[in-house]
Amino acid sequence: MNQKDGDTGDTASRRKDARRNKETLLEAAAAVFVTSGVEAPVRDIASRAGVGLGTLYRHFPTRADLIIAVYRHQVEACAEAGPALLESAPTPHDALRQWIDLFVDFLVTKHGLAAVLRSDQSGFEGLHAYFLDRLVPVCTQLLDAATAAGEIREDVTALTLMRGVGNLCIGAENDPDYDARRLAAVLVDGLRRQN
Amino acid sequence: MNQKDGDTGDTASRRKDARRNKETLLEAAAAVFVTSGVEAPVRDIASRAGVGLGTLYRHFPTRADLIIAVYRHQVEACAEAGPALLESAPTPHDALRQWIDLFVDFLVTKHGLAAVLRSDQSGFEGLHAYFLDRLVPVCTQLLDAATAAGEIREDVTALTLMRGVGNLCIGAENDPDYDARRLAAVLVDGLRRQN
DNA sequence: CAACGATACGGAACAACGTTCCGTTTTGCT
DNA sequence: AGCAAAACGGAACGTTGTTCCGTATCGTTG
Repeated sequence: MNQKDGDTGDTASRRKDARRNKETLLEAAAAVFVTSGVEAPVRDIASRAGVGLGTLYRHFPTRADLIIAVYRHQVEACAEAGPALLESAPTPHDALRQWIDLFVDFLVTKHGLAAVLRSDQSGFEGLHAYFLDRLVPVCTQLLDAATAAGEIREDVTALTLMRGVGNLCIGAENDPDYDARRLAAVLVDGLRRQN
Repeated sequence: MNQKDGDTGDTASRRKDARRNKETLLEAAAAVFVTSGVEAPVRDIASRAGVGLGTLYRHFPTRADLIIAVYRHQVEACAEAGPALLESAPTPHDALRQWIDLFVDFLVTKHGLAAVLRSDQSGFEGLHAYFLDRLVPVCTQLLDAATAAGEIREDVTALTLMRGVGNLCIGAENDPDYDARRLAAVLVDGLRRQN
């Protein structure tokens, strides 16, 4: 954490109304995301925060920026959990398994987030890039460790795995018959070198 | 096949202009889907077919109906391949593996189809339902056979597997670094009972 | 073959969305 | 207090899917 509580990053404005509005917007967005999902209309967020659309767009130039800001802390936490698990888990593959579990849990509990992470959807390239930039290196580290231990096949890249797991989580919030967590577990299990 | 070539199903109109327009629309849609993807604007399809929007919507009341009509033959072929593979393949799990390959190939080569198959997106429930109705029973049959042979774990339902594989294919058309086929193979491999 | 009712056609119009723009208001410094 | 810079609000734009209805066409019947 940089400063005290109301830290909005290094782009904090000199004007207190601007700082307050940004904070209010973040809270409103988080609340709306919980109830209506990440794809909720931008207008809903602005009106929940009691500000105009212009204000929202000045603080968060694109929809993706707002989503990133809301979830930044949790993504960071997930990224930092990688190396920790590598030390605490019995084997690298187990660390990988637990880390993927963490990631899946995160996505599955954020209504619509996984759907919006897909690369092919326009307007969300920034979001996609942020997640990948932050998490692929961590995944690479886990994958490399498991490879070095001879536990897994070597033909799946970290990027492919991350995107695959993200994709598996799409639509997992609505339908209790679709078990994304189990599927992710099966996928990670399939990574293991068959003997 | 029911009749001869220009078969448009049992809902064929008595008027030849209507029949011709429906056929033209199907061709236009297929062409547009190839070049611009399945999510291409409806207007593009109507104008490519040289008809008005009203005409398009009368023949295909929802966007999903048009997509279903375009791909119906290929979905049927995939469904029918299931039982055939079960006879030709050395083991049920191998049949399952080959069948999933078929499905993945189909999805990956249809720009944007997998993305639109997701259940959570509104307006496409019909499409989602059609695919699931047609393919889940086939998948169930393959899964049951593999289970009976003791080859696979039993905690993954056909629906979960189908949706998972469909999800894995999202965005696979654009990015050569994301290998959906391999991921699907890993997933099916993970289904195998570890020994 | 002429007329007429049923059928289908075209595209303007609507609603919902993300995003942009600009006249107005507020802020903080001098 | 005054003033420039910064931020505000929301109308307006462009793009979607979809609906609606006045007009044109078709096939049948007399």
